[in-house]
Amino acid sequence: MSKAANHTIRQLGTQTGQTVTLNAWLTDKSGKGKIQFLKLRDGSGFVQATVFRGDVSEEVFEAAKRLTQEQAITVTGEVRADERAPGGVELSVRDLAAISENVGEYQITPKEHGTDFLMDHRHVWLRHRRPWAILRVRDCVQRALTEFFHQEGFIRFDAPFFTPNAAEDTTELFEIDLFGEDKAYLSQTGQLHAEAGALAFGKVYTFGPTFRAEKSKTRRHLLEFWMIEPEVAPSNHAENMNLQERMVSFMVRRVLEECQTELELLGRDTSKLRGAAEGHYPRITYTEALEIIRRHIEERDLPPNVQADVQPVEWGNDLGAPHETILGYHFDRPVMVEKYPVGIKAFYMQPDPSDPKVALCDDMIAPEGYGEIIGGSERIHDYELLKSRIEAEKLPLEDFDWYLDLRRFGSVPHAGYGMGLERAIAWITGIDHIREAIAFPRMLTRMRP
RNA sequence: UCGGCAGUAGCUCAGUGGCAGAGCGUUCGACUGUUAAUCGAAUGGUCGUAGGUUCGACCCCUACCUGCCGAGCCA
Repeated sequence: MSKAANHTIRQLGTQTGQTVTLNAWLTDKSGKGKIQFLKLRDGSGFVQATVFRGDVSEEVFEAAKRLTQEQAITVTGEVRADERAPGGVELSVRDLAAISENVGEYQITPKEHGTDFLMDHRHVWLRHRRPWAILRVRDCVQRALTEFFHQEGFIRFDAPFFTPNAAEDTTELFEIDLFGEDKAYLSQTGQLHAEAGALAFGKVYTFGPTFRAEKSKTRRHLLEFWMIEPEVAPSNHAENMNLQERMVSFMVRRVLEECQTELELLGRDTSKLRGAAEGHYPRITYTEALEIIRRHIEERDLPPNVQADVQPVEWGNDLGAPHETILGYHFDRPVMVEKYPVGIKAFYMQPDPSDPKVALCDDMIAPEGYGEIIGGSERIHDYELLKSRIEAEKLPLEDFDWYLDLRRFGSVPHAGYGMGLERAIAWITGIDHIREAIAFPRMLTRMRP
């Protein structure tokens, strides 16, 4: 048995000439007579190890030949720079021992597989390069976000997952049976509780899973997804958009700095993220957006994945996915669309005093067809107005009495927004489906593993 | 929920109203620089399910199941 592992693959680039010991798994192997090429991973990275017959004992060479995919091993060797090796460094093995024997045949062979097959084996697919890269970006994004809000003076303020009511519409809530006595729902947003937090702490954000019972089968939807929702009091619509831009550009810059290896492995064209990293996001009104969309349709200047029969949007209707795609391609960085008609937005959004037909709200639409990643607004702070909006939506007043308390006592203009984490990650990593942006996606057609 | 497409070997797929196919994987052997190696050998099947048409169905018809893509809705 080799000595105890004392290194990780990620560090090896700076350790040429040294002899190191790693715990690792075999991802692939190709033998060529008296030389065995072992492809290793240890979670921190990937490296190739070479085993020459003659450099090692006959027992070690035979052990190397017998290794199978995903076997766990301890390996000792010298780190060498070698331009023939993927990654620039490789390990010349001196000693090696298996620390597991595999039972049965590993499913994910080094050949092509469809996504559905891979998702059925997600629990082991996670070990492979692509999920490795995407989920490391996810980690980077999450750290960047919490760091950003800490710097900005926010506290993390976690909202409950069980709620008695809907923030918007009950049809998209998962119902929970409370011992047959009562009903609760899985939260689709932490916003209402975050508002209570903002009036207590000034600047808060919630960050956790949310649940939407939408029967959506698209590349942009999950039943369970993570959302980060800042809420600030006092604040307003303009400050809210400023905060969104600072947050998103900070997040993108951080990923570009920390995750070069991961983005390169994914084949991401990082020049397309440059604008997002810089800031200066265009801000257009809903009405201006309709005009841009109309012009693109008239001139038949449509992105490749938008169908030719797409229709312009009439004022008062919401944008559809193809329209968001058109807008996303029109700009080289995220675009903020503000002041949607009141009628298509949530009851708690503040109408624009200078034009009460529209709300002081905005959606941020990501480039390249990734669609809406943020929705936010200034909230109604006037007690009577909020109460009348709740009544107009026929929502149960008793469920919102606590929420109205926030307007009865010390109410101030305040604002916030929510960003869908997986959509943001899908955009940054350039993957074509949101399901790969979370370790274990939950969708209409997928509850396991 | 609606529309389109698909389901054949472990995987990715081809296939024809008349014997079930390929590549890859896997196993064994050869090979001192492989990157999805190469060469030789071995290994592979409830053709999604049920019914129907037919002398004969993987193929045609009907229903259902499952998945994928898109729409709506949303983050």
